Amino acid sequence: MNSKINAKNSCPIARSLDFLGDAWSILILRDAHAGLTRFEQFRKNLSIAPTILTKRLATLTEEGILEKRVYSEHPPRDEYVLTTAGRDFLPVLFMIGDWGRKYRGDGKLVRFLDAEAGTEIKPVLLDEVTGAKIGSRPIQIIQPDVEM
Amino acid sequence: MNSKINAKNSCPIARSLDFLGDAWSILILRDAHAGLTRFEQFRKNLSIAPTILTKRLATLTEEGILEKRVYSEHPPRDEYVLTTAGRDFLPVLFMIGDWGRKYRGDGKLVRFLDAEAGTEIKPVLLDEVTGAKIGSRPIQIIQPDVEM
DNA sequence: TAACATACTATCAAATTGATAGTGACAGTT
DNA sequence: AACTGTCACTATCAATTTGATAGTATGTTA
Repeated sequence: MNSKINAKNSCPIARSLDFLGDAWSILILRDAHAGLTRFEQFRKNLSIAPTILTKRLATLTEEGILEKRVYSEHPPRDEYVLTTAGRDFLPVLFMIGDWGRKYRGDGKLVRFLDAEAGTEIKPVLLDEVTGAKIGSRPIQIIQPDVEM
Repeated sequence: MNSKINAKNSCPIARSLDFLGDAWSILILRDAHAGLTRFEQFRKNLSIAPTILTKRLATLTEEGILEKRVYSEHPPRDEYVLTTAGRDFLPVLFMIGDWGRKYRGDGKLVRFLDAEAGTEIKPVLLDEVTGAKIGSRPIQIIQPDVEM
């Protein structure tokens, strides 16, 4: 899909897709949350072509999800760290992972534990207002103007 | 990214990306959750080329997220409805939307209300075990074997 | 001086995308 | 019977994107 095409859409999902609609970007964000920061770390871990990695890192940086930071002046070396927006992407990753565990979960999978409690994390998405699980009650969609 | 390449990855996020790593697929799922079922509905609402729509619907159907159903024998007409796996994708859409609302939320946006309570839905992702918000406590990642 | 490390860029074939036009099966209208 | 319309697509093909491979720039270490 043409990038930046969703930026003015009234749907918040569509707006996120300008960078999200790409598998590499999501995997880069996953790795960034796992602590990777450097070009070579991402490249090796993902087996991604450097041309593609360069482009994805640039987009994620422009979009304010990663931040380029110099970690060595001599030799000149940069790394990529998550911004607040990037860190706030974690719940999306968890939901994607949760879906994958349920419906693509054959074989051995990585597990995510609460480091303090030592228990496996079981994500549940609630509506803070009603306290109900999202999906358990009917939803009403309200358009800002008249168009869908 | 080459499709089906993540199917055997030990990461549940990577596994989901075989169909998720594409903006059109996510928008189709969004529309399916909003009640759209027919080829022409998706095509018009998304302004997507029919060639692409055909391919995306086929993939989502193969992946078990949508189901093709005949809704008219004469004339022969098919529609696409969400499977259980497709319906369970709703929390992912909500998290993506929530992120978009926070970080791409300039201007008028669609709103999602709890139809019974009439209140705007505020999604929160909790760990069911500890009750803590996901992202508020350190996470431990455990690999099934040795590889990352 | 040679090897190594890191973060890339250049090149280019192959695959994918997506715009446009058309098709097949039928229904309804004149 | 002949048109017009609807719907779910397929055919074609130019343009864009992907991604594999090789190379570069800037340094450090042996």
